[in-house]
Amino acid sequence: MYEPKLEHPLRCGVDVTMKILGGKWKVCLIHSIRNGLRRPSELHRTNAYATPRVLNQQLKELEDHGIVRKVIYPVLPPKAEYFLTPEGESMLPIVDAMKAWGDTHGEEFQARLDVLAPLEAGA
Amino acid sequence: MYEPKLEHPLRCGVDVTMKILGGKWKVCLIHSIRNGLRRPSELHRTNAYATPRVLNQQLKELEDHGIVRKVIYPVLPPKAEYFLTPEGESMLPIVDAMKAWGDTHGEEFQARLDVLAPLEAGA
DNA sequence: CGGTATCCAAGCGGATACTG
DNA sequence: CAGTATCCGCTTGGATACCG
Repeated sequence: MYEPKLEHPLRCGVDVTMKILGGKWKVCLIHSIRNGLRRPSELHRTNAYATPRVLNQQLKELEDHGIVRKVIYPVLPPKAEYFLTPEGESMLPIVDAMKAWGDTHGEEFQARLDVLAPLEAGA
Repeated sequence: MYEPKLEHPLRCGVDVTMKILGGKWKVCLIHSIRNGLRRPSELHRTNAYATPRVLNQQLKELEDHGIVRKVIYPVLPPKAEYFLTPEGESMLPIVDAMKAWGDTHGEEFQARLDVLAPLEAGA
């Protein structure tokens, strides 16, 4: 049995938020849902770089964490939709701030990465 | 050579931000530095659940990404300090929003986790 | 005090194939 | 269309010991 020396309780508020948003696609998913993309196929189309399985996984976690609500319609062909819960909507300021920052600083950051990458490769 | 089928370009601004803040301790570190804790030993003391090595790692990445600046003083015993760059300071609204959200919703979220955990264990 | 090297466990996320 | 099962690699980050 593995017993970590360093437990990591959710003490600082930051940890709580990161625990929820930490997945690779979670902020993207919240952002997509907020923009009216509710069905799994739509979410997959806008996040085409992730496999359906992974998106489904992360949506499940968001659901478990109370951030999104899933509605399954018992029809054929199957249909499902995701909605933000009030909790989820209360996270939108964070998501918006993250998107705004990235949109503003993205190119500059990319340039910095381009400088860094060769250094690692050449080392 | 590993060649992923799904590349993950930094297209949506959100990805850029998560690339920078995605590490387990990065937001905590930025927050700590902003509160005037600059020396490695101080940062380690406030983030006692992480090993010095890991903190150092993440600080290095933050430095490479242009978020913090490191000043090494050539004295004995060794001394170093971290400061936020202007880029780093421009992220503070995000960090603050994350902290505020976690502080507000932390208990409720913890309660939700406590309900979830037994379900997994019992299954 | 600050930093590094080595080793390694675990979790996350991706590939693929399949069912209702 | 939506979801699940299985498999597996990579990355992350934690343990420990050691050097300047």
